[in-house]
Amino acid sequence: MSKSGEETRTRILKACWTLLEQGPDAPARMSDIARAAGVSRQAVYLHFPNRTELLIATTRFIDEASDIDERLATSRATTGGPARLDAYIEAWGNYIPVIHGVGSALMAMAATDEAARAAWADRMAAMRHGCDAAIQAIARDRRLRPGLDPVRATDLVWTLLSVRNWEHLVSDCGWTQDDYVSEIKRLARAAVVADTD
Amino acid sequence: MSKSGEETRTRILKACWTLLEQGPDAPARMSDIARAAGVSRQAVYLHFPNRTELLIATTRFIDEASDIDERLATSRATTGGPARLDAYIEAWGNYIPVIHGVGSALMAMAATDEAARAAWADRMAAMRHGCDAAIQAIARDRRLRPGLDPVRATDLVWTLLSVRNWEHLVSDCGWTQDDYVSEIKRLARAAVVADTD
DNA sequence: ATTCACGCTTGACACGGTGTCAAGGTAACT
DNA sequence: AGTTACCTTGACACCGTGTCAAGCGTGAAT
Repeated sequence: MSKSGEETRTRILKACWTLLEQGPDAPARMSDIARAAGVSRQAVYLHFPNRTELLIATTRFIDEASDIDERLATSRATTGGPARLDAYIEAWGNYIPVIHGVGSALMAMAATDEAARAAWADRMAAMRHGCDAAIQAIARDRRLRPGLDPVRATDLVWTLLSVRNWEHLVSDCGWTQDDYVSEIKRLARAAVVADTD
Repeated sequence: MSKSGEETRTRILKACWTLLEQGPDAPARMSDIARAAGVSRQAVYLHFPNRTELLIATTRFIDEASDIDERLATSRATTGGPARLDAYIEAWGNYIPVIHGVGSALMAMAATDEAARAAWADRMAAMRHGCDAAIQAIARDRRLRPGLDPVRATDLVWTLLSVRNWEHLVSDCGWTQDDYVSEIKRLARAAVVADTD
């Protein structure tokens, strides 16, 4: 792909990103995305085989543009189980608003499209690994709530940190991002960390 | 509507219900529903103006068939804030699997269809009232976690009890229904009830 | 200067799913 | 026999996705 080809590709990705960030009010059909990128509808299909792959490519584009790895590195570096859980919630919880637009679109496609389902499941599995690492750290510190299976603890934190819950609290209930993060931290601690604080 | 007309209508509603209960594998297009009901596709449109209205009617049909009011009456009758919260979680949490099929379909439509969005929002608002009543009862007992705004407490319980969370824990994580109910009870208590147990 | 390849545009089309329309059939009631 | 209510059949429009073929402009190689 030549320089101009690469340029067009990123213009499409940016257009897709900004369009999906507008929320569900702004339609993001292939023609809308093409128009927003200042390109013909067919040009989009020259770069991406279908809508699902465009959305998946957009998530990768956002990942790179937002330095998700760096964000998560902080939480990995944190020592001490409960503190590490906090750090992970902060890192992921503050990333949700960034990928929320594409995430919603991808989840909507997942209902009918196998590739979209797989792509989103993959991302969520990666997120789950982060939860699991935090739970392991807590277990090593012997701070896991007595009688709580580590797998189940991971399930719980994973669920609390879901994009849907963020949507529910921030979009539907009108919470601020900061309120969301701090309340989820508290809730996650209450869910999996032993009482003796 | 004559007797035979009413019969056909309920046959369509039952077909829609059972088809949606199969999950996302079984497609539930208008033609599928018609076939399952042993009726022509157009007959469906003679009873329901569009797919959204059919889904909404199906939720009402399920409500009546499942005596949701009776289920919730038990929780309303329970005295003592925390116990009432438990009872509500049990009532609603055990109702989720029943309406889950239609609920999913309706949520999927909500992405594009205003009427579907409104209908689902309405149901969720009703569910929220139940959460709020439990929180009020807890507040009356002076068992609300110190410093916790009652509205925010309702937001939290409402979020915990979302259909999406049920899906996540039961379908994705493989929890049993009983595990789901008891763990959510514990989590809700940890979220909003004062520690002094 | 001509040729060639590349990236893009234009305009057409197929397909699947929703919703609409018109005409006709059938059983029951009168 | 005639009317009415309910249903069927088959056609069609619309919208969004994805495909196809032909053509255009530009820059680089020869």
